[in-house]
Amino acid sequence: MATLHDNLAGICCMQILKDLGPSGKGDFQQIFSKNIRRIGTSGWPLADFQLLDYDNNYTWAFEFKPPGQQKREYVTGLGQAYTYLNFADYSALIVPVMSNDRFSIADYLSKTSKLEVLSNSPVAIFAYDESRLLSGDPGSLSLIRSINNKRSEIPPNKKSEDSGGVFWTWWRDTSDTELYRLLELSDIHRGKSPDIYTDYVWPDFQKELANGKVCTWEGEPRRVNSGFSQHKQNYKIPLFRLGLIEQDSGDLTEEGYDLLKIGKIFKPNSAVFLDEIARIILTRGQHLDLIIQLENYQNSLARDAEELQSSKSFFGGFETWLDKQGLIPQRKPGRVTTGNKNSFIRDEPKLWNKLHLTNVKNDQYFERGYGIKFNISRITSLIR
DNA sequence: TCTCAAACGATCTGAAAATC
DNA sequence: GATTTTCAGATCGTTTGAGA
Repeated sequence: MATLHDNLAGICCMQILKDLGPSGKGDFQQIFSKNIRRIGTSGWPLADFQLLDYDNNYTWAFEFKPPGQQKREYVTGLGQAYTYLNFADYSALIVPVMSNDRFSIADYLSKTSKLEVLSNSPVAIFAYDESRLLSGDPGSLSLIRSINNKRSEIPPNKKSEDSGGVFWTWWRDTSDTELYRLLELSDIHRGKSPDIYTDYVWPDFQKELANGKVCTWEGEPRRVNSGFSQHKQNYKIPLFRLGLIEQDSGDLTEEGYDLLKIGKIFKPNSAVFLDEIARIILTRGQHLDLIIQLENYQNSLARDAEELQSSKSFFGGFETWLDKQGLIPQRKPGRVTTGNKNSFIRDEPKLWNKLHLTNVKNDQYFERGYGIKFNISRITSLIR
């Protein structure tokens, strides 16, 4: 059975960041600086992960293909990598050395991309050996086609938010029933205007919020008296980061409609609906990647480590860990971090708790001397 | 001025410690 | 032993910075 740590795309991302980092060998350097970090992805086409070179302001979008597929799957991947050039400055494809019929697919794709008509395209190709990758062999990933020239054109759809944002789906308070209601409203108002979220969905939802008609995770009416414009954003961000609505129009996507359907059939507070939310957050929302990092972090600590003595130092230490590996964006200059949650991680543990992804003792997910105990069997069954 | 993505600031809760 | 106090941890409403 697959384990959490079989997240090969995440492992590749780590290897690339490590190689490009201050202590890396720089085999994957090409035109990039060492000041490079992982950032978030959203919209369509959707890359598996994305890096940002802060010194050059280059974005670099990656398509990862798992092992054991037919040749055509990998050929498709090369096409996907090309489409990423619409929003990212550079892109890359990561494929296994061989397809399932023992054909040297990586070599074939590399040769294809070096054809004269394609030779200047800013697309890199990496090849990996699955078993060596899983065993943590640093030489398991190799760059077989590199980006040698700077691209002069700015991608037509280069997004401003690419200059920041965590790689996992950002989340605030949105509860299961609130998520359902937002999906329902997006369906009701589908296509009514170019931005139905602003024109219909949010105004309706805000009214319900003000009248105490929407509930928190605990089923209590939510009390919001001001700051509606900020809440407008905080409710919207997870919806489009998870690909449930279109960021621009607010219309439901196919995935959003599928989730709504499950909520309609089984009820918004049902286990089935909750499981589906959890699955989407883990996979599309890339919280699985984050949980794996958290596991790596807490496993690296000694039982009596300072970081394991309080939840505050635990999450502070986790942020330092992510930062060291380039897995979180640069902190915004000028912002102080004196709040009681001085970390990029704020509501994520609560969210995992509500989705029953953690094993909770006495209502507490943080366990002194250990960290967070995840419900691994539930997570593996959700991601199938 | 609006949007996105935080950071700030405060309350609530329950268990442990202190006090009676 | 019972009651009160304290405080860490969990929760979430509010405000802010940066960029378009």
